[in-house]
Amino acid sequence: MSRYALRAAEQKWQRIWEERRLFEARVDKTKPKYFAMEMFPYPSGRIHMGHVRNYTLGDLIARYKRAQGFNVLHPMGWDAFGLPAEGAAIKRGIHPAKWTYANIGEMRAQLKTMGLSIDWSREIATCSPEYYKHEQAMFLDFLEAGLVYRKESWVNWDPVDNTVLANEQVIDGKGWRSGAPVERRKLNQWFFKITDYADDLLKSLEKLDRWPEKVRLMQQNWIGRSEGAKVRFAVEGRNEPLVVYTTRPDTLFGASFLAIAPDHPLAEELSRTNPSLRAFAEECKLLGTSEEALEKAEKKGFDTGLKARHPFLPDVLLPIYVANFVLMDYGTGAIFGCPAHDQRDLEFARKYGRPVIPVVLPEGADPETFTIGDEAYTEDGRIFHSDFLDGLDVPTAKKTVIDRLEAMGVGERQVQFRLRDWGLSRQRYWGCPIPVLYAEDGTVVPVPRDQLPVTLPEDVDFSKPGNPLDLHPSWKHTTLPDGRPATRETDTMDTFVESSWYFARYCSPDFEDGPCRKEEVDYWLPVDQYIGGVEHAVLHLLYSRFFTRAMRKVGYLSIDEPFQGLFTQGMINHQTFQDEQGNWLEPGKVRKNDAGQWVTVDGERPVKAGRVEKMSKSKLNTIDPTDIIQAYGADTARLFMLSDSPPDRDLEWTDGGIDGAWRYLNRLWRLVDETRDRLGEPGPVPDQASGADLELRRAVHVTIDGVTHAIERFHFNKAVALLRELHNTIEGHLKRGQPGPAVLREAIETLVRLFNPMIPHVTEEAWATLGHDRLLAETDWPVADPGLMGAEEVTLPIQVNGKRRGEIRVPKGAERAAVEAAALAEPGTVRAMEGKPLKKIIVVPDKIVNVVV
RNA sequence: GCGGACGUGGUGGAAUUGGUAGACACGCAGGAUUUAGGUUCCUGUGGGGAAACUCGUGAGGGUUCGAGUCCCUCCGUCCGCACCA
Repeated sequence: MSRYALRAAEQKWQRIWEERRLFEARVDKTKPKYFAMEMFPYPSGRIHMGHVRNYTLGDLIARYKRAQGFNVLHPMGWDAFGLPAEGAAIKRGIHPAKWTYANIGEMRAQLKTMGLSIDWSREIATCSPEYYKHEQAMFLDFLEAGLVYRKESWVNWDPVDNTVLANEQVIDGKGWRSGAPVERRKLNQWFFKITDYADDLLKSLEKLDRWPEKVRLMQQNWIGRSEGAKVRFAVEGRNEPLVVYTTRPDTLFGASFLAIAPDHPLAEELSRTNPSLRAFAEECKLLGTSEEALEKAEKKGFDTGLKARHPFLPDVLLPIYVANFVLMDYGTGAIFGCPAHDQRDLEFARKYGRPVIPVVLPEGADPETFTIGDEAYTEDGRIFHSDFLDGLDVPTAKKTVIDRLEAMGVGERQVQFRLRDWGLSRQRYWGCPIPVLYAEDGTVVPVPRDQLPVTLPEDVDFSKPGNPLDLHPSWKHTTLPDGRPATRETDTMDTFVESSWYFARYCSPDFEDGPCRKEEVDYWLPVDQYIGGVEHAVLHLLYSRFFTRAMRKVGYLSIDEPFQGLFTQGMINHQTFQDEQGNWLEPGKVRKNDAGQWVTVDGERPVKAGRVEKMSKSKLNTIDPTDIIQAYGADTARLFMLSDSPPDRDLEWTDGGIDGAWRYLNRLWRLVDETRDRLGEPGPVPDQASGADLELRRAVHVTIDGVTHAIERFHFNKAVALLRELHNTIEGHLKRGQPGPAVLREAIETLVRLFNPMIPHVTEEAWATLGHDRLLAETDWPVADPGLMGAEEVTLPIQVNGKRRGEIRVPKGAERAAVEAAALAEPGTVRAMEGKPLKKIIVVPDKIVNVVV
């Protein structure tokens, strides 16, 4: 008996697959294509368990589809720009490029030990000029197409590091690195005009029926379409009206004040001559934008002294406040307050003594006595106290009032989106340079195409705070095509830009004259199956959808959507441990003692076993995949990833689980090894099987069908369970008798073939052992014989009044009358009926019989 | 606050359209092999009961011959969004 020598075998097969260039893809119009893609990793230096899960899932799909005859594209690359590289430069004095490429080298080697069916010839790194030069060219294309613009906007500014921070880098109002309170500043920033596609991005979500409902919903909320109206209020003593946006024009008769944002142009104008208003506005800016701050913040306002005239009630003058809860970047930055039907307005009105006029009457309430307490009434009802709207329901009133506003010329219907344009400027070094120049008068001049790419200078100093590109002595100084002096844009692009189009670059990774070859993207795109973490549900996936539209507009792509199918995997969790002082402990530093208590390995000190949480370096509850692959091999790690937990749910890493997977691989190998001599030669299975052999054949074909369906539905844990069940069945047959060689061969080979996409190395080894010259990776997926899909006889449970009382065995598809007779004759049925008269008998063919008495 | 998902043995989880709840594993218990541990193999394993039976899918109600699955109410856990007018 030979023991399966796993490490050597894994390396051997990986080498053979690579030598035969098995996974290198090329356009072949005679075959159906399948583009399987996982989210590419950030080259941090080491792969983690999340990667192992992600790429195991993707590889299963890729190998399965290949076996089914698809021309599969399964590429890999590196999301290689980003802040950690600059962090390493600051901390350890390594140049970001050097650090990044070293990490890529290490991680590639680690990934290769997983035995993934990846076309490595298409590998891309987004930090390479070969990649980002096309991004710069596209930026210029978008600029020409009106999809990029520059404007002044508010940003989170870290005054110590002298840089803009993304919202997620602001923690409790302070910079994540410097700890300094973040300021709001106005800066000139570049924007992608994603809002041009707001409606399309929203509507097209419906067509993405192979996306998780959850992700579509998150995008829907993010885009945040609302229907309402713009209303122009005449302001006393001013020519310009104040324009407000509202989704509740039906409550216009309940208006008791107007409010504008602290940074509304009107507020800024008034501030110039009103120091106390200016002080109030400054205070609002300091408030910060964190959720917590907003939650606790009181509704505050400042009376401007201005009055606006109600459009329908010429005698009513509404005071105009500057209020801290009104946002400049949503709608028009101005609202009308209807305290009776909006909670914020109610709180504000109570504080400043504004009237609360209910205009929507709840069903069944008395109009004479209905009043508003501490809670605004935001539900449906009948309009009252509202002149021409009285008696209407809310939707009708909205329509009616907007029609009237439009007729009067003081307002119109307006669709509003929460989605804002995508600000792409980052004051950082390690990103794609934005290819524009500024003349001395500030005019924007695109970098001429023949001067692309604009590359990053290599001699940079990271010791000073701020943007290294801006601080560089010479880089930014250049000349315009006409020779006049100019400066370069020193901001680089948000790293989400690179990941917004890499799926297209995978189709033509070596193409020099553009981001992609049309014929290749037209063949491969869209991606048939995209797999990754749900944390990218909104930003990355929405940006990619925008880029697809933008690239289509400028002529690179013909598709509507980049990702036909999306699957979001769950996280990998692990138990956490802490010592008595509350310090986190690594899993390897604790064990269970004889009494079943957790103690430290050295010293037997007590350990507090904490919650099962996402693996994270801060809690020290990580397991390094390379250690696992070293000890158990890639197949074991892959099998563990696929067993037990459904792939979209969180997976708890346990030693027991990895052991179980390891033991099963050996068991599978033993089955092949111990039976190899009694299988006969490879060849077709004779049709005349009977008795136990026929039963085994049926089990095999039922399994083929079940596993195929389970894989199609991403129920990989179910597929593993079905295969282990088949394994148990085969061993049962071996124990009880001697299956015919051809039948046994069919059973074992099928088991091996169906397992191949999950555990490719051991199955490839088994396949060779079973006498095949052709690689299993090149062998077709088994097809179930419909004639062998079910048993000839079925066991029918007999229920009496819905309770199971016995069972009968009948031929499949037996006649109803015969089944009824057999069921009623069954002793258990007779006993349970206790001689009571039969009222009804329900027979579900081949499923169940229910006797009602 | 708004939106969504999920609650099944000691544990992870199965259960096409409403049709034998607990597949497949982990763990545990007993046994065989082994110097021992581990590995491997066999048997058992939702609760109660000696058994016939009976109870059982977060709680309560409903629809149905039949409900983990459908409907209503409630509780709990997790996730996303949030002064968005």
